[in-house]
Amino acid sequence: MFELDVRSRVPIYEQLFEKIKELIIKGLLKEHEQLPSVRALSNDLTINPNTIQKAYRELENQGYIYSIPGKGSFVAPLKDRDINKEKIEKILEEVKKLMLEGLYLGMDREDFIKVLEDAIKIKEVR
Amino acid sequence: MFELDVRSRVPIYEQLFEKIKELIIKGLLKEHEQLPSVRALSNDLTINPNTIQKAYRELENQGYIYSIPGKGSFVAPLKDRDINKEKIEKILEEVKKLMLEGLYLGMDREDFIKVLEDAIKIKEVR
DNA sequence: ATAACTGTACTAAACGAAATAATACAGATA
DNA sequence: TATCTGTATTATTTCGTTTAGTACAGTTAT
Repeated sequence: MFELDVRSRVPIYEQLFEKIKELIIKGLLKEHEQLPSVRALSNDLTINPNTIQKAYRELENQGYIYSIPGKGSFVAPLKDRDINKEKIEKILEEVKKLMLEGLYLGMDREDFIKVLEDAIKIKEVR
Repeated sequence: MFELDVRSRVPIYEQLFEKIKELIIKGLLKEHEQLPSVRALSNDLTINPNTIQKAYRELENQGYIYSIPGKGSFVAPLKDRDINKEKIEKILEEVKKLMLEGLYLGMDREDFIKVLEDAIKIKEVR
């Protein structure tokens, strides 16, 4: 279900966090849809349960999923999520930094417009 | 000269690498301009010389600076730099991911257009 | 020439985050 | 009742980061 690089500099739990977050953002995981259990995913990925749980805990902390002991973990509805200015500010800052680097490397306005349209299109679909 | 967070999850040498790269990209450090020496920066930042050197080595590996033993380290001219497709692909991918996340959090097309214009403006100035 | 600067290299040790391993407890479910 | 679920805790291992200490060679100014 997920492709993780255990040799990466990026911690496994963080890779998993990002992958799941991405699926939720892209709408490939619907609201209230159940995620694989900690142990099931641990078996699938051959990764320690604690590591899986750490990713899930982080997803829950940031409002992407909710967990019910005894039942499972589920995708949180959007309205429950912590949408704050700081998060958006961070995204804007990061995008700007990447754009500067891209422009520096020879990319132009149109290149970024294209990606933007692309992202918008992906969002529309879901 | 630089503000680094020694408690950050991001390694110091990487923070330093990013800061200097940013100054070069923004044109605040001109071509062939001399960087602070490894030892001077080590004193300023109260950080081990080896850590500074690691950042400089990485900057040199990626073509942002060049070093002359006995003389110092200098900003590399743009044409000498390693501008490859992979780097641009990575930027595009990362920007797209951030845009998707932003759109998901309620941002819209115009928000990103603004950042783009902003980045272009910064580039023009240099 | 000499002192003080530059980059670079190397080894050893300390530190800390990440990951694993092994249990355990409580709630839900078939 | 057996088996699933999330959650918690402790100990241990592993590995990248950082520090410390030392050294060598080239450059520069006094």
